[in-house]
Amino acid sequence: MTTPDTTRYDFQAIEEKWRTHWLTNKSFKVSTDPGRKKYYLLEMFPYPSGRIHMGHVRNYTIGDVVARYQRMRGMNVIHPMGWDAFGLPAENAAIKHNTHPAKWTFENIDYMKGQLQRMGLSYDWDRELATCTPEYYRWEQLFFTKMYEKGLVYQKVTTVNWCETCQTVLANEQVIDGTCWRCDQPVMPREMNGWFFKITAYADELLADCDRLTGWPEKVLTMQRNWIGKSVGAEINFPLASGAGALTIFTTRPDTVFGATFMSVAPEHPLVVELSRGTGQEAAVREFVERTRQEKQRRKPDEEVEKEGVFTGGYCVNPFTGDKLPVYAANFVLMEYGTGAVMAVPAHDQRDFEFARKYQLPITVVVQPAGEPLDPGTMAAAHEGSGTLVASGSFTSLDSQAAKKAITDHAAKEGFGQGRTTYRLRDWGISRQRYWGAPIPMLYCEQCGVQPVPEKDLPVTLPTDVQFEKSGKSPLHTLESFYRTTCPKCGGEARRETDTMDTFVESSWYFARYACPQFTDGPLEKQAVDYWLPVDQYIGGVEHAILHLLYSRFFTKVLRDLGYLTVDEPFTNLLTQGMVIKDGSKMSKSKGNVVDPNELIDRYGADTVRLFSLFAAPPERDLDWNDQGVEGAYRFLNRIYRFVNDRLATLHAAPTAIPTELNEASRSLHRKTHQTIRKVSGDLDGKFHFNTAISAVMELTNTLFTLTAEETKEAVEPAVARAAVETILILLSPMVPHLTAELWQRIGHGESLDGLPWPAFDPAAAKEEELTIVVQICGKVRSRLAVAPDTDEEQLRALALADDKVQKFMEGKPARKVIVVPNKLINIVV
RNA sequence: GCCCAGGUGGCGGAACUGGUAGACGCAAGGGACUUAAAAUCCCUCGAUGCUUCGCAUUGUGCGGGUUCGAUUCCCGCCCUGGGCACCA
Repeated sequence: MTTPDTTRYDFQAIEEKWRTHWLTNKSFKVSTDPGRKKYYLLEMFPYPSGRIHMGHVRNYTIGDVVARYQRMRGMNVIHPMGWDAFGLPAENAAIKHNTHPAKWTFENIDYMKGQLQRMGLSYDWDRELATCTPEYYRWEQLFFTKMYEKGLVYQKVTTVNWCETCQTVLANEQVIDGTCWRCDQPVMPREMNGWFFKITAYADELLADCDRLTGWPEKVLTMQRNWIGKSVGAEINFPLASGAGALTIFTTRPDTVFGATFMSVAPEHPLVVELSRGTGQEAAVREFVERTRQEKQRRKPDEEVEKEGVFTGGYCVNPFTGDKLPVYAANFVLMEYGTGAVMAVPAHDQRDFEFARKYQLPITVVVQPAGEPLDPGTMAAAHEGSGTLVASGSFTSLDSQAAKKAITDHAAKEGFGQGRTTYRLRDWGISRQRYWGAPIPMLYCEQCGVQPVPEKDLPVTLPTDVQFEKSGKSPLHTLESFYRTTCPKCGGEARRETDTMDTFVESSWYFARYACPQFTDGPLEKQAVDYWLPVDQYIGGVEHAILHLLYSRFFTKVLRDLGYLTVDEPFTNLLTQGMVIKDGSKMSKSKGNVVDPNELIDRYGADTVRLFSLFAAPPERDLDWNDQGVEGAYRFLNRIYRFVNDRLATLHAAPTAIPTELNEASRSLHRKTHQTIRKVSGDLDGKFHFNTAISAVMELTNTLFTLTAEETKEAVEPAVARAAVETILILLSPMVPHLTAELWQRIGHGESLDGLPWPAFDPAAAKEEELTIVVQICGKVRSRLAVAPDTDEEQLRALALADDKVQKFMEGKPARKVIVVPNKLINIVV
């Protein structure tokens, strides 16, 4: 594997030389420079799990090409890298191997940093940060207390998602199909006290600004819009038939209120028990509530459940009609959404329709679509569309759109309702019952209640002298030296919060800290963040479509409102790259199809690995890893190496100026050179078509080989050959940085390839001398003509009609119509 | 069920705003070099047919349509991947 092979280039020596060169010269260090145009390129930072995997290789290679390309385009490129260093795996590893999470984490960072450097990635390492250091999380704690002051952080006891395996709570976004995003184990509901970020306060803005994110994939925006789930409607109070109080419902269809024939409430609804009292339904209701609660726990994530309910024994009154409506507890009504109660309009809601049929409840049509009148007795399904109102009192004959507003206004005027918008989005629960995270900077005083830790006392440092339990229970909960403290207000005894923050909090603002990672006077240095933000291009996996990307958008808006940032959105353009798969499925240890980047780099070098991961598939698609394909990429680089290295003297001696008079072979190569610059520039400029860009360079290389082969009759002008070689090196340099830098130097350049500007192409040189025009007869290709570019239509028509093959296929029939597309084709219809 | 992507040779993938389908690479086959192998270089490579050095027919998931011309646009369907799924 590592045996010296004289027929292959020595990538090991070359890559080490340039890696060292870039690191010792800090070639990619940047600073704030208002005189220059900035470009912020960011890839999602990794969790230091131990080693780099192929997904990282792909992600960071793509990013590096863009960074290097933009640098060559003259931009002041910030390209930082750091570590998402808090998280459960560190804690679990620590428990298992009897070490400390910090030790484990920093060792992993060390190793992985070495791996990234081996790949030749052009980071400004001076901006490196690790989120588990107090220098980082102290600012996060400051944000927390500032948000608390603004009412954007609050505490509540609620039903949360508990992961038994991870021994902690998860936010809604972190529950995927009913299972934990991290360990795939089922999540259980549990009543708990916890801290919440009021992301719902930004729901409207987060939704509205989706329209401004034109540089994001539509797919991701759709997912975010769905997740936020805005519904505009009304809240209406239905007074209880007996006793005081009312049942408040939320509906998006106030226009159907006259068609309500019963009410449905969630089994957990606080009024359920009260309604049944003294009606003889108590036992039935109790039994139903208990049974649905248990079923809910047992239920599989995507299981379809039959609609079921029980009459509570109570009634309420429709404020519009005065009708007495029975109240049912129903298993499909969610306590967490809206008000936990709905008015049931079976004629116009499919769920209510099914429920009504099952329990023989009346169906009243109040929205009539154009055409056949609806018959409640024979309807097969609810009519959920719009129409004209019928049997709706004074609102009859309005169309449903107008009726929505009229009915809502009426309810508001009469004082039993109002317009309301609800969201599917829930507040972000950030309390984690584990150790390896940023401590929540709050404390509890018997006298003064809940208190934020004052700014002067920050950071609340995570203690390191801790013992871990096998159970995974956080040692902080029982560490007296940590939780015992004094109240900043009264000086009395107080207890610290022992939960830590969700690690998604750290990744919600790291991109801003990169602008000023060493700044100590505050979290963000105004001048630096104002210059560098927003991120111009963000690159990462689509699995964060909601999670990290939504949280980051929220945090950006919060930090803006706290006065730290001036931007509304963190990431202007987003590229979501596909997975790296092997043999048709995701790489996994159990499948035994894992490819280790280290082995690949040992065997072929970083340049080859980079080249193949760019060449094998377009970035947003899944990449099927193929060992033979890697060989192909390696062969290509060897071909270039050999060509240049075998002709060093000639290339060295070649003049740089292209002579004005060139023979055919030289013109041909010169033309191909400029066509390639045109093609590659087009493919890289905001498009990320790395695979076709590489193809184009391969074509140029093939042309160069063919035209300079010994047996050719015409010698290529040395200046032209040299220009072709240099073009190949320059165009390839963002993708294959080590080898191109080396060869550039060997052909006699003093200055480094890194600082070189991207080449411009000469349109005149790129222009073809001769074009092939296809001649079709009735749409079928029958002949080809070689003509000069821009030959006019008349001439093309004449040439085509005079062509031997064309004459043959026309069989003497007259041309009915001749379509001429200049520089492309001629189609003759007979 | 609903909403997005996507379906092109043996494989990964090209094809600009409708204009030569299959660039580039991989695999395969044949040849050159070599004592031999590796490496390298050259040639062939969608399918079918024929009177086989060339030509014809056919071909981009399936069925229609628009057009002089459709992988590309429109309608209907099938399959694969992803997301959402009682959200009132």
